[in-house]
Amino acid sequence: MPDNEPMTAARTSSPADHPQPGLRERKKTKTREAIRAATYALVKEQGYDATTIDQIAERAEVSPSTVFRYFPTKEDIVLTDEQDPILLALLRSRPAREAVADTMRYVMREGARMGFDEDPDMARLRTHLMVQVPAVRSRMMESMSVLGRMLCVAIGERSGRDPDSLEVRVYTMSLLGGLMETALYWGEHGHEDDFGALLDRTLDVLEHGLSKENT
Amino acid sequence: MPDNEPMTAARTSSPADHPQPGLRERKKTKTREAIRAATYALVKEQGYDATTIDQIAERAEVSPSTVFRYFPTKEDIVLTDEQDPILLALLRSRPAREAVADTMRYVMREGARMGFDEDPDMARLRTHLMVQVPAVRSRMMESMSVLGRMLCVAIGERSGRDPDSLEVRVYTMSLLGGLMETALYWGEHGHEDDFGALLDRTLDVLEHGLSKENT
DNA sequence: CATGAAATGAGAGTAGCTCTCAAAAGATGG
DNA sequence: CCATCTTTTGAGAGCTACTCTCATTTCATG
Repeated sequence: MPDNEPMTAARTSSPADHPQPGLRERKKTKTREAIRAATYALVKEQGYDATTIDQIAERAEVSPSTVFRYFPTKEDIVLTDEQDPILLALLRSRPAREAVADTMRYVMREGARMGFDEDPDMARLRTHLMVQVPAVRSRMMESMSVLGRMLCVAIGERSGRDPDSLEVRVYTMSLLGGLMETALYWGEHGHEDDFGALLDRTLDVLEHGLSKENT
Repeated sequence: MPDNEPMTAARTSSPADHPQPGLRERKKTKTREAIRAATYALVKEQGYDATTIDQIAERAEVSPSTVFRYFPTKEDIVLTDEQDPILLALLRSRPAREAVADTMRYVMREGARMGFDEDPDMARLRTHLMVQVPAVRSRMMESMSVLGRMLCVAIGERSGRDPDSLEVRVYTMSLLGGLMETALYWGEHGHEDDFGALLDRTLDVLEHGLSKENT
């Protein structure tokens, strides 16, 4: 088993956050990224459906079992990228008395921008797959509703309502439903629009309904 | 290559609606219902995941192949029930100059009432499975977004906008997202609330945001 | 009743995903 | 450096949803 990556012996006295990962942790990270990279490449070459777990395992130089140890489903390899905590952090970074709608506008725009800046190719691939592959879209919606549950808590706090009330839940999920559709729209139109601008139009519709300017 | 709906030469001089079905058609309907009934019973006995296609086939007295000929996926056995055309018909039954929000309120309430009256047990089982089984929920969301595409056309007509515009699509999907959440809420709370009342509260939130009354 | 068309059953095959178990590799203490 | 304990891995068997093919049965029709 050749170790091709130079071992960065980060042995500088580490600040509490990174308690000196240890070889095991570092290898896990590498494996995870190898699987993702392999999937990314194969999907670009052959398409999503034509890419099997066995192929991914082979290219990532791990066993198929290992792939499933790192990702619960095939869709997750493409989608997972702990964005939920980031969004929550953004949300909590806003003053509590700000109007909920304004907060969401900021959070969504900023979250999207961060996600895109970090890896534009990946962001495009994801929305592309969301458009093309039903299974990926479904998985995305599922993880969206998980995010929704967390948003409910935050929004409940801010609006002084029960996070489990129908009102908060409906508000949250309709928001996320609209955002989902925005992402799909962006993907369907070849990522030509400025996503931030789309988000603004989306939030206008969510706030004011279909009243003002039109198509 | 037998595709979706086999065109059976309904050649009896027939009044367009019920052309005297013919034995073949009657058998097909019976098989379809047998499969659904078997699934319904088995799921109630054992739960959704524990119920396999083979069991369903056995109880319905057909071969497993036949089950897949009638339903594309296991989830569809539980979910499918051409409600889309009904909703569309309801929608078109409303005067074109009615406010979109009012139209939707009527359509959704009436659609839900019809679906529930027709088979209350089935309606409850469905929402219950939506809550419990991720795969069913996913499938439901998919069919919801198909409905969304159709609603976009209708809403586009009514609001004088391009049905493919971001605005119409976002409006439609956020509406459906809210409705979806309402159904989940209803199911999670043991179907104790009056669904129509929940729908009203949902549409209030969708129209006015989180502003007025609270939990 | 003979002929054509459609529905069915049987069976093989694929792929995602789970589970188990033994081998390999990192961590740890002497 | 070695022994031991723990975590990670690989190999492989197994399950199930789902697809495809082909021969057989069943209905429709002249």
